[in-house]
Amino acid sequence: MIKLTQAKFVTLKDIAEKAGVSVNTVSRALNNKPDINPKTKEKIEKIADELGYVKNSYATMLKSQVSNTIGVIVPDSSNPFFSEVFKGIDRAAKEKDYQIIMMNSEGLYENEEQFIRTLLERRVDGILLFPMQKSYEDIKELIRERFPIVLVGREYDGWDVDQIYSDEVKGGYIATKYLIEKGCKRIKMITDELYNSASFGRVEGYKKALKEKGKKVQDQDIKICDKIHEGYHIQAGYDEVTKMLKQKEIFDGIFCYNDLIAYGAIKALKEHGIRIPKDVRIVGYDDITFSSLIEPELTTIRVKKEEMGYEAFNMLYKRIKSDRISNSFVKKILDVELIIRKSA
Amino acid sequence: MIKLTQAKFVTLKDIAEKAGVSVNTVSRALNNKPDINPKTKEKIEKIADELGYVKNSYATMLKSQVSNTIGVIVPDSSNPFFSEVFKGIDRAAKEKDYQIIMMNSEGLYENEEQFIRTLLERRVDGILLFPMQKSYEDIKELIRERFPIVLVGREYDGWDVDQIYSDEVKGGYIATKYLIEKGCKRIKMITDELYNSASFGRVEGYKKALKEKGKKVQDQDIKICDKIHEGYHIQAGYDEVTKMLKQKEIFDGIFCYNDLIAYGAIKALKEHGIRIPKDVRIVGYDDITFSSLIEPELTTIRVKKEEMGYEAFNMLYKRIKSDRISNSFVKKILDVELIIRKSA
DNA sequence: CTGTTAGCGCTTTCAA
DNA sequence: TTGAAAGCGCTAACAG
Repeated sequence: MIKLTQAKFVTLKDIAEKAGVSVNTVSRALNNKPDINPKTKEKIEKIADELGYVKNSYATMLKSQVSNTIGVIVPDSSNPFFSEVFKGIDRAAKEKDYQIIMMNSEGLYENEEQFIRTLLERRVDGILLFPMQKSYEDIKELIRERFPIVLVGREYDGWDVDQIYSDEVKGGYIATKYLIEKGCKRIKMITDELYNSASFGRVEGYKKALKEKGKKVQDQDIKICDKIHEGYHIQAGYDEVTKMLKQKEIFDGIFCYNDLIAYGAIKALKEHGIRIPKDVRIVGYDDITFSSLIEPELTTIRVKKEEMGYEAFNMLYKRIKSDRISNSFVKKILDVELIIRKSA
Repeated sequence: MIKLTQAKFVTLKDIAEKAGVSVNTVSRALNNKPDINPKTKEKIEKIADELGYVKNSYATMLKSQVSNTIGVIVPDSSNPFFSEVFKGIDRAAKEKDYQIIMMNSEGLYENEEQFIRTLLERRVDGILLFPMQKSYEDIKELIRERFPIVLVGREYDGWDVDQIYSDEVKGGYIATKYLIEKGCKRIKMITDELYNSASFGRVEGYKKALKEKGKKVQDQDIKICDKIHEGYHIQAGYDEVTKMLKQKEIFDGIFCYNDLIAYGAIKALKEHGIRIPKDVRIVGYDDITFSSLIEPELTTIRVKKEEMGYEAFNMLYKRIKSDRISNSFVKKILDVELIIRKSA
C-alpha cells in the first residue's frame, strides 16, 4: 500500500538518473571522495539539494558495519545525578561526532537485559552501562564476546572490563567521620539496595569510620530504602525518617545514600519540628545542583559527575578504536570530597 | 582488516548453513511466521541460540522501511521539567513498543536543525520536537513534506501541524492575579527569551492581569534572562535579582518564567536579608519536584508535564499510523493550575 | 574521472 | 512447507 502521508525519500538512484551519471558517481560526489570532476560534483550536489536528498543511514551502516553510535543505559534519567553525568557523556560524544541512544532501565534488571539486546540489534559500536548489579549474566556475555563496553558508577573487582567509578568507601568514610567529629553520638544511615557496589562501598565507609572512633556498628542503624514509590528516593527518605521517628528511634545524625534521600529526610524532620543541624545532622551524597538551594543547605559528598561521564565515553571510544585484543582493562577511580554547608 | 576485538555477528546465512536449510526458512522461523514446520522451527531456534544470533536491525529497517523509532529533541535534558515530560513520552513509547532517540539541542537553533537532519537520516518514523522558535525553516520543511511531527510545548498558531502545549496565557494571568490579590503593588517578571510562545504567553497573561486590575504595565518591569551561564536558569534568576537590588529597583512581587529562575531569585533575596513572602512574594512556573522542598516552599503554576509527554507521543503515533492524507491537525491545550505554597 | 558489479543482512514474492 | 531470486540504498573494488 502506498503511504501518501509520507513522501518517499529520494535515493542516490533518483539523483543519478536526473544527473545522467551512475549511482556510484553520485555517492562519491556526496561523500567528498577524491577522483571526481569538480563540475560533476557541483551538478550532483545541486540536484541532490533540489530533490531534498537525505542519506539513508541504515544502508550506510549495513554496508560499512560502523554506526558511530553508542548506547547508554542509565537507571533513572530524571535523577539529576544521572543528568549531570549524561552531560559529560554528551559533550565527549559530540567531540568525537558520535551519536547516543539513551535508555532508562528504571532500576529493573529485566530492562537492562532487554535494552542491551536492543542496542546490539542496532549494532551500536559500544555501550556505556550503569549496571543494576542485581544479576550479572547480561554483562558477562558482553565481556566474553569482547564487545566494547564500559561499566560506569559501579565496581567490578577483578573483572576483565573497563570501569569508572567513585571512591565510595572514602565517601562514606569522610561523611561519617565528619558527623562524628561534629559530636554525633548515634548516626543512622539510609541507603539504597545493598547489592550495588556504590551502596555497599558507602556502607563500608560508614562502618569503617564508626569502628575507627571506637563506636559500635549496629545493623539496625542501617536502613534500606523501600523503592515502591514513584520518584522513590525523596519519598523513601521521607518515609524512612518518619518511620524512625514514629518508632522513637534515637539518633542525632543521618548519612544518606544520596542527596534525594536527604531531601526527603530533611522534609520529615522539619515536619516534626526537629531542628537541623541542632538536633540532627544530615549528610547527603552526590552534590546535585539543588543541594545548595534547599534549607538548610545540604552538607554532602561531591562526586565528579560530568567528569565521570566524559571520561567514560573516552574510555569506551578508545576501546572501540583499539584494533587488537587487549587484556589491559582500565579501572578509573574518581576522587570525592566533602562539601560542608549548613545541614551538618 | 579483521577486527579481532569484536566478534563478528552471526547472520541468518550462518544459521541456515548449520541447519541445512535456506536463509528464508530461518527468517520465517525466527519471525514467528506461519508456514513452517514446528520441528524445523525448533531446530533453527536452537541453533540460533547456540550461535548467539542477534538480528541486524539495519537490514530489517532497510528492507521494511519502518524503524519503530521516533526522535525526540529537547532543549535541555537536565532541566527537571523536560525530564518529567520525557517520562511521559517514554511510558507511552514503551506501550507501543517504540524506541526513542533523544537529543539535546541546548537551546541552539543550529543544533535543532542538525538533529532533525540526523533523525531523518536515521529514518525515524516521526519526531517529537520542543522547538526553539528562533527560526522556523527546519520545521516548515518537515511540514511541507508531511513528515510525521508533533510540536511540543510551543504554539504555532494557524500552522498545519499537530501541537500540544499548556495554556500559557492563563498561567501568567493566574500567577500575576494572585500576587495582586495578595497585595503586591509592584510586580516584576523575569522571563526567558521573548521569541518563544511559552515566554510570550506568560508575559501576555502577566500584562493582562495587571491591566485588568488597573495597574500600568511598564516594560522595564519585564526582565529578560541573560543566558550565558552554565546551568543558566538558576544563575540567571540569581543574577537578575541581584542586579535589580543593586540598582535599587522597587518591587514586592516577582513572577518567574519557571521554577529554576525562581530558585535563583529566592537565593539572591535571602542573601540580601529580604524576607519571602513578607517583603517580596515569588511565584514560579512548572511545579517541578524540588519546588516543594526549597525554603520557602514555592508557590507556582503546575503544568501537566507527564501528561504532555504521554499525549504528545500518542498524537505522533496516530499521525504515523494514519495511512491517508489528513488535513485535520490536532491542537491540544493543557490546563494549568496555581499551587499555593509559602513563597507567595 | 566514471561506470560496472558485487554485496552488506534481511524480507518478500513466487515457484516448486 | 521450503527454496531461489530479487532488492531495500548504499559503498567499494576494479575496470575502463
